[in-house]
Amino acid sequence: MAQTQILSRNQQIVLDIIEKAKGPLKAYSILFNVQKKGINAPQQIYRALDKLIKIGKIHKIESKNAFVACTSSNCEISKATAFSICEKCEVVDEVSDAKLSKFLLKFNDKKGMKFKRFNLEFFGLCKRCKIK
Amino acid sequence: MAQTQILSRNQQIVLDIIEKAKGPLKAYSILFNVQKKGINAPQQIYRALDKLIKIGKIHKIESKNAFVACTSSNCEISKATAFSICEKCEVVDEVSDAKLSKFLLKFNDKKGMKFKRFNLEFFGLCKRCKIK
DNA sequence: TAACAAACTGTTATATTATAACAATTATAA
DNA sequence: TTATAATTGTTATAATATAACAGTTTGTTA
Repeated sequence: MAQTQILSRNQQIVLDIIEKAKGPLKAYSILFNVQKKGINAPQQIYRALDKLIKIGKIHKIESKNAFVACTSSNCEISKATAFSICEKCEVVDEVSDAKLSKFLLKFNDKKGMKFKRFNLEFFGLCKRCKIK
Repeated sequence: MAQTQILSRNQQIVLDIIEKAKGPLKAYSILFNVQKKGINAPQQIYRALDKLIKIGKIHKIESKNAFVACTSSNCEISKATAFSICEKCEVVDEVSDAKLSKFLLKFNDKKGMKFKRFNLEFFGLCKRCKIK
């Protein structure tokens, strides 16, 4: 059983904000939102983000330099992350597909590299934007 | 037949440097390397990079904010990019695998999103670093 | 070939994202 | 208890990227 990770104060504050958000949040936007709680410096945000990523509570959307809460219960250690990103409205969803993860985690490089982890970002138009 | 794209002076200079490099290059490292050629400002680099990405000559490694030359002849328009990244020596290779691209390009989201493009980054240890 | 549009250039300034370095405090474990 | 790891707070700065403006070159087409 995965034990519930005990987070420090700053880590919990940052996680709460990311979990409440409807989309990916940028580090400095998180910062502006927590200044009333006494967090004043980027370092404090980045340290919390680093930890939250490490324990799989959040993920970084690399193409956007933004952070989302993990919505896939089984990535305590995120070695297989995939996201869909709408190029129009910028909505981001975590893609959680067993077949996809399996396929990619067992994928073998021709160069003899052993993969431990992957991150996949799909781009396109979401259902809503496709119609418009 | 894909016509050979005619590049502007700055675009060619930037492409040459990236093609000669052994690994991913960062924008400012490119800048320092081309100052002797009269390119002085970040904008000039980023504009060239944008164009080169657009026409598929180079790719951005999102997790590293760095740029590599395309080594897969058939991504004039890069809608399917995959890379392997060694977490130790940081060597990056483009993964060119028809089965992989096919699988991912036809992958269907449960949310009804139409994917046009993806970028995949694998992390692990390369052959050399695995041994050590 | 004139004349218009598109793409590119150069430049200055500034915005955005992220880390370094140092000192103090709190939590964990031996 | 003591020491060690993790976290905090803080100031400063590094690294990455874009905005905005003005001029030039290239390509298109009338």
